[in-house]
Amino acid sequence: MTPRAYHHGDLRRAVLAAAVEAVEETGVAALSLRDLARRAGVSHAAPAHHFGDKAGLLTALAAEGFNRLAERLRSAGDDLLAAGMAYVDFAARHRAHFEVMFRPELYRADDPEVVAARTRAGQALRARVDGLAGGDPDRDALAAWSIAHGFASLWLAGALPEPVGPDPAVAARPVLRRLFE
Amino acid sequence: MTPRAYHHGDLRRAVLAAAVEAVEETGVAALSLRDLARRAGVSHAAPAHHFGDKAGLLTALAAEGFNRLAERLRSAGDDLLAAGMAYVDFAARHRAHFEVMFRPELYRADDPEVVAARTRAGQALRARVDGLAGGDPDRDALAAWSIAHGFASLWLAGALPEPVGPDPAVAARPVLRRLFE
DNA sequence: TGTACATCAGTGAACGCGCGTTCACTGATGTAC
DNA sequence: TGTACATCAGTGAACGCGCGTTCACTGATGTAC
Repeated sequence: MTPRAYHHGDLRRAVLAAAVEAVEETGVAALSLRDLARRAGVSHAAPAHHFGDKAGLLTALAAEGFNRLAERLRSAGDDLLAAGMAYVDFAARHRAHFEVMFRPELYRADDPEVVAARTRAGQALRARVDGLAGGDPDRDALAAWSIAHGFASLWLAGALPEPVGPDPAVAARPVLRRLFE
Repeated sequence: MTPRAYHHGDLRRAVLAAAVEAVEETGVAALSLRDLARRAGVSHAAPAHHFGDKAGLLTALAAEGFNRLAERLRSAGDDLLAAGMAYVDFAARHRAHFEVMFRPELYRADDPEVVAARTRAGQALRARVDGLAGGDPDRDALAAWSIAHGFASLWLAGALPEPVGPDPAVAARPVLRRLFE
């Protein structure tokens, strides 16, 4: 192995990646900056030096999460059902991001980058609902968001009955259809 | 104030009440047995003496939560819409229980009392779905659970747009109706 | 191309703190006689 | 009704640990000349 450079070069990315790993292993409750430093192979004070404090780190993680979610929803096409499945798939594939994103008491939810990213994700959802015939778009968007979010949350919590299968997006399909048609 | 009795008399209840208070104030992540002891006015070692450890305490809290939820769903009557609103109302009124119930990694989810209580809540939901005409009861129950759970989670996370108003159960009504009819 | 210097990302030793756990103990309660 | 005793819920002092934070520092990098 090459010796560690004094200047890491991409400490930000390394710490964020370590945070994802740590949250997926032990949950956000057990997260400590010293542990992230150990995982990233830097001094214990480095994460705080870069992000300020734990909330600063989680703010960056939340913003990254909302941006990725917006991207996923956009690339799922115009179909609302596909967007719902993409939402569930995102939650399963990015458990750490998803968990942090919806615990705003852990980070600075009014951070401009977070607000912008969250707005982007909201618009992506909204664009798919506005195409539907009739109904109240506000109500429909909220219903679509709720059922996808609820299914994803229950799946992540291990609360669903066994027979739903290994792929939550596939399992979500008939459930989401119950709402979307 | 009367001096503290050496034998508390109802340490279990006092610690559980302190836990609800602490979780509502600072979240389950910041929960410590020493803090609960302080709130309950007992020695710092008393909670561990009674519950074994933090997971033991949260197991009791989760069981209590599922039992209360089952009770609420049952007393909401046969109407599925009313049950959905009762679910959202329960989450808002018992934030601490709700938060713990759906984080099974924090407690012993296979504890017999928890399993029994969770089953009771599941049956209460299921009984209201079976009355519906047509459809797949498994799918319908999952859809109903998902939309109510999702709405409640988003509301608790402060993720919903402002205009939904102060009472989440009332705000949930038109959203739930989107699914239920 | 070479030198001097400012900047600042990251270091590492030291600190005080709250935590969970241990363990010998105290004293309230219930039961046997 | 009174006494002796076993039980065990709860105590409190002590421990070691990992944490976040501080702060004087080191050395890589970029820029000016």
